[in-house]
Amino acid sequence: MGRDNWKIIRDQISAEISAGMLQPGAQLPTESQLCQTFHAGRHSVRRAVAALAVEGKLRVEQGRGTFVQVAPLISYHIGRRTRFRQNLLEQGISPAGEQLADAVVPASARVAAALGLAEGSPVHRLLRRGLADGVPINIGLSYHCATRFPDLAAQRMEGVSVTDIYRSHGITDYFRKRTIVFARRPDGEEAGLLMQHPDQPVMVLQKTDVDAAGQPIGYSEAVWAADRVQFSFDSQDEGEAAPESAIDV
Amino acid sequence: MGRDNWKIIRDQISAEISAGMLQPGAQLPTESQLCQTFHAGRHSVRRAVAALAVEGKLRVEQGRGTFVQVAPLISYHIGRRTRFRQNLLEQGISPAGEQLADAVVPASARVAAALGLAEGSPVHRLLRRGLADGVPINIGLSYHCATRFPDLAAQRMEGVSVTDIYRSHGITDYFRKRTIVFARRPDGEEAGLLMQHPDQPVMVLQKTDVDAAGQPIGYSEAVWAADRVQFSFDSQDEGEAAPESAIDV
DNA sequence: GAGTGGTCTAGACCACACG
DNA sequence: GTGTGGTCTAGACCACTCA
Repeated sequence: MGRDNWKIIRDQISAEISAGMLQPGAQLPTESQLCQTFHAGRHSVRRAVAALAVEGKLRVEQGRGTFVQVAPLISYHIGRRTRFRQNLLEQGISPAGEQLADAVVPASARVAAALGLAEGSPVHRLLRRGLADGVPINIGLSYHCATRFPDLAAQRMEGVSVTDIYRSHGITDYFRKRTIVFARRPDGEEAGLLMQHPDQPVMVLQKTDVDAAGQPIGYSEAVWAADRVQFSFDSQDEGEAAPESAIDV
Repeated sequence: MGRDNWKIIRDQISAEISAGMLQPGAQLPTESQLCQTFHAGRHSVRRAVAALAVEGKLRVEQGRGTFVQVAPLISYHIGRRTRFRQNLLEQGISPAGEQLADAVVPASARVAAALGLAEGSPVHRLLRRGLADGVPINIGLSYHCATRFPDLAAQRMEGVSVTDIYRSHGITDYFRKRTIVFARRPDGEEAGLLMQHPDQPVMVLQKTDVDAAGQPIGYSEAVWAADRVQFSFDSQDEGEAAPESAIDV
């Protein structure tokens, strides 16, 4: 066929999904069948399918087949009193979390710096996965001083919230100090846990929690499925000046 | 050769870049030569090169060759008094901006809503590109009421800052109201303007500027090269509660 | 074992850059 | 024109899933 044939195939399949001819969860024809349908080589068909898988419209499972992906979009607000559960409940989405792993490890240089501890100090490292309506949306690695919060891992495992654990240690209030955001491609494990295509980007959010005195008490890095969430940040109105450039954001 | 051959080729080239055997800006051997070097088919070589191009380590130019990419990383802080120029200067990076296009257009529903205007009202639409040390880092589309700021496009073209234009219209102070962040894959034009691989993700930042009375005066959407920048957001300390979950961010 | 997707080679032709 | 990367077909074999 002509050139850029795989783009034609991609757009055709994409259009059928948009038009509802291919319902979410439905299985696509096999590659052989698609080759015949589009009078194309397998290479072109596979390229088109791969592109749509990256966009999150298709999900390819080796040995089983290719399926139309269901992709919910969540709006996650970060500002005053940000809470995972509440954020999702407000959108009619059911939140859940599961602890995948926990260990006490010596603090790396970065973690030690974030928590204001000496490098090598024992810290809890918790790996958790967050779900929205049963669909994975983030993977979080969090770090807390193991001396200060000895039972944190066990309590979190039992479903005790971070806020309650803090409170039981005399911390009645705490703040998100700063959030760093960037995007990258996930590694294989991250893509697997998020059940997304390895070529679909993820957003990484790093933050430090501090107590009322400004002392760091927790640090976490979370990886979010970029096609399932968008973040909003409120800026304080008081005393802020705005950017001088229109390309500023 | 064996299976997953293309990953071996990818890792080998990646290692040579990390080890400095392939200097930034250097041209890679041609695909034919790489095929011989690795005793592989062209398909495997192309796949390895494509993967590295997506990671930003290589830059492929049709008809010219494949080159080792130089990728600077910028940290862009968003908070009080965020300014494009100052943000970059503080990191020893030279900022620049260029106006790619400007027009007065009827406000779309979304723009009208953001600016508090009636749909179809005339608004300036400015397309600008921001550069850091001569490397494109963002593309911004900004919208302002054309009735309120009749000469905005011309003034911006001459290098007058947004802050100064606001000031000449009696707006002495203004604020970033909210910033929405998400990541996606760029379209072809965006990838071209950012001089990045189409499979490399971009981050989209949407924001509205409001005056001291809370009235919207400007709206912009900017697309950033995700591998060249990371963002940080400060949360206000006053009266904020922190998330209840460790997977929270 | 049958069917699915995953990877690989071989070879052809096209589009673009540059002298 | 020559050399580069871009796309395509054809065919083979491997890995995974499931009956």
